[in-house]
Parts: sequence; structure tokens; C-alpha cells
Amino acid sequence: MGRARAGKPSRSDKIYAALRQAIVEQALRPGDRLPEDAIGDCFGVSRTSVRAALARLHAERLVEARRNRVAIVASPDPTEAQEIFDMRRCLEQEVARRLAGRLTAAQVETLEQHVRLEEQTSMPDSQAASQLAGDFHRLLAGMVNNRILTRYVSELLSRSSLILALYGQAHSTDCAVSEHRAIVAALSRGDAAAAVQAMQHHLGTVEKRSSIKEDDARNYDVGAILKRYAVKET
Amino acid sequence: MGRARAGKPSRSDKIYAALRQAIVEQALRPGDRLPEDAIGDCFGVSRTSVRAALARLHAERLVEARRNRVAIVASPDPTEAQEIFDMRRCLEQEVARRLAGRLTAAQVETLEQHVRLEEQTSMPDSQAASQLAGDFHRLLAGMVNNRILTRYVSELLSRSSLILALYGQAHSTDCAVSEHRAIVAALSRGDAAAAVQAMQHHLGTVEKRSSIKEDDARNYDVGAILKRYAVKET
DNA sequence: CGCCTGCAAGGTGTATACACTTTGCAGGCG
DNA sequence: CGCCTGCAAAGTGTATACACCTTGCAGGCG
Repeated sequence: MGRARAGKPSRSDKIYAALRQAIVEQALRPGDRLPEDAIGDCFGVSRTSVRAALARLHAERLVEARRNRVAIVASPDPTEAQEIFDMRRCLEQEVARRLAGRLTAAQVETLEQHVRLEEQTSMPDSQAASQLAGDFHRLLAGMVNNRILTRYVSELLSRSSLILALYGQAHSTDCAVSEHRAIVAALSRGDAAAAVQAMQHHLGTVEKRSSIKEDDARNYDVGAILKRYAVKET
Repeated sequence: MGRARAGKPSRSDKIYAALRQAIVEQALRPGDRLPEDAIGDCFGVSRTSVRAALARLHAERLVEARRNRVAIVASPDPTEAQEIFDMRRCLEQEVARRLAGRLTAAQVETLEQHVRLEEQTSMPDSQAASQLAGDFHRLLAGMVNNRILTRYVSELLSRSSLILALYGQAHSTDCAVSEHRAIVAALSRGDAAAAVQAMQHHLGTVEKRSSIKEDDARNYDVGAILKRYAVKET
């Protein structure tokens, strides 16, 4: 099950980690099929461990699992995508509010070092850049001393890469490094209002870059639309 | 796996639901052992389905599962308990902010009816009252149109009953109905500031009632304390 | 009497087997 | 030619078997 204290990771832990990374890196894309036995063969284990891993990913909403049907990588519809960004704004704004003026020198240094690392990354649209951008947000959230907040932000971050995969182009620079720098600056000079605003602005541009049309949310549910033209069954 | 659209619930779904309710109702209390085969016998199913149910409960942090050891009902330490309430304040304050002045007449009526139901409940310290109190918060969260927010609040609500079981007395009135009424009133007259404040105050008293001493958080981690007196290994 | 050792019982990790469900396709029928 | 039918292939749901880990206790040893 969820590996506890540094004990040997179980097989399902390893498969969980592998699948998770593959999904976040967009090697597996939304809608891709995840048959238990195929995955099992591929890792040299039985379906049992694969099932456990898939169940865990399902709990994190990274895979969809319908009864008696093959599991697939989750593909958030536009409404869900908006909910995810909405929630990120809510939580990460809170992160900014709580961190402003309360960071130790060491923490500020860690953040600045990370931003420098992001700047130095040669290919700005690479998978590595995408990873680093996510890490920045995770790092920040982790500095608030609340593991639940950390977990929620982390979950939303992973799901964000599904959205990027669906609605953005490949690894289009999901985060502008300059915006990260602005957030760190506001935080370290203790300007809570500016920090919150920088975070909100940043998440706004991230969402815009993923080009989810507001219309999409209304038009997406094919079933609901067609239902209006069909007679009710049951 | 997580039952999708109205398909027959699988065995693990049923066991999941049963265990979950037993935990929330405090029939199973924090620290209680949950051996897979015993539970399986009790429900007439094999360990397979039980494992799936336990994994799901573990993902929601209602049970703790250490490798090769029997799973137990989660018992949040004081620090964790504070994190949970902290997070509830954060999220439910957001709920209040978003709902103020935006409730339809029907929604207000639903809420008022629920509060009336709470008032009419004869035994104020019963399991039923506790359930209704939780439902009030769930109801509120559900009215914000964001399923992620709804899910997070719901998860925190369940975990709160673990805290009550550990640090409060049995089903001590976890929520004062009058405070619920005050929240509804502020929301329906569109006073966001008052609504947020009423919610904060309410959660403050809920936390106080559960009598988690602040000291507890500092003193709890036996390991950390003893570590200072021991030589480092590894 | 107390501590350590080792063993048995309790429990989990994982593979495998089999029944049942879903799906895609081939072939017949209009 | 297109639609429907039915069957085979693919895949999941669940039980069972067995190896291994963990724990508590009994009995020996100091």
C-alpha cells in the first residue's frame, strides 16, 4: 500500500511511481488505455500489483476507471479543467498569503536558486522545464507548514499536466520564469498583497496559455446536448 | 474501483462504504485493527475486495497502512489535527465568501430546512446529530460549483470525526446549531464579511470543543524528543 | 528474577485461476 | 449496400494458494 517509512517500496509502489511519472511527463497521454495485464507484462509482475497502482492513481484522479472496462489516463473535460485552475488559485493564493514575510533567509535562497535553475534550462519547452516549473509550485507549497495543503497542491499540479497535454501544445512553457521570480521577490520583501497578486496573475497566464475556451465548458458534453433532441428512455 | 455511473456497486465498493460509515460513526475508533481476512469473513468476501476497500480508505487518510502490518483506523496526532482544522478554515471560509449573496431562494430554503432539522433532533449528542452537523457543511460546500472543493471539504469532514473521537468526548455536540443558523443568515443577506467571520468563528469553537491542547502538538512526537538524547545511527 | 532467543500463529504481498462482461468484427439477412 | 446478430478476443472482478514478514510468548540461560 502507500509506502510508509522508508520500507522497501512494494511492487505496486514502483508501478505507481512509474505510471505516475509517465503520465505527468505526458509519455502517456489523456485517453490512453491502461490494460492491467499489458502493464503487468511490461513490468514483469502480475495484475494484482498493477491493480493496486491503478487504484491509487484513480484516487488521485490521474486515471479514470469504469467498471469492467479498461482504465484510461484521465482526460479532464473543460469544466473540470476550470475547476482545477480555480482550486489552484484558491490554494496557491493562500500559500502566498501565508508565506509573505515569513520566509527564512535559507528558504528565500532555496527559492532563488530554483528560479536560477529554471532560467538556466536551455530548452524552455522541454519536459525538464515543465518539471522544474511544477517543482517551483510544490516547493512553495511545502514551505507552508501544512502537509494537507502540500498534498492538495501537489495533486492539482499533476492534474494540471493532463490539462496541458489536452489543451495546450506539448510542453509549451507552462510557467514564465519571470513570473516565478516576481513571486519570490514579493514574498521575500514581505509584501503579502503583491505576492498574492503575483500568484494570481501567474496562474491566470498559465491558464490562458492552456487555451481552454470558456465556450468549451458549455459545448463539451455531447451527451447532454444530444439528450435534448432525443426522447427520454428508461 | 470507484463506482462510476450508477453501475452495480462492486463488492469492494460495498465494503468501502460500510467501513467508511463505521469509522465516521465512531463504531470503529482510531487505532482499531483492520485485518483483511477478519473483515473478509465478516462480509463473506475474500481478502481481495477488502484490500481494495482499505486502499481507498488509505488514500482518504481514514486508515493507516504500514507495510506488512495490519491496517488500523487512522489516529491523527495533534499536529495533524491542527492541520485538518487549519485547512477546513481555509476552504470553508472560501465557501462562505463565494456563496454570500449568490444563493438562490431554493438553496436558502434547503439550508434553512436542514438547520430546522438539526434543531428538531431530540438527542443533541447522538450520532445522528453529529451526522447532520457534518451534512450541513457538506451541503454548503456542494453549493459552490466546484467538485474538487466539495471533495476536499468532504474528506476533511470525515477526518474531523476521527479527531472528535480522539480528543473530544464521544459525540459531544460538534457543531452548535445556532452557529449554523448565523452562517445561513449572513449568506442569504449577502454579507460576505459576516458570513466569512461566522464560519471562522464556528470552526474556531468546533476546534476548541475538541480540546486539542496546543502543547500536545509540541510534546507529542516521542521519537523526536528521544532522538535528542540518543546518538545518531545509520 | 529478568533478559534474551527462537518458534508458532497471525497477517500481509503477490501470483494464478476462472467466471463474467464488454467490444469489435465477421458473416448473414433484408 | 447497410444493418443486425452472434461469436471470439480482450479485459476485468474475485477467490484462492503460497511465500514471507512480524509479533507475541514460552522456555532457557545468566
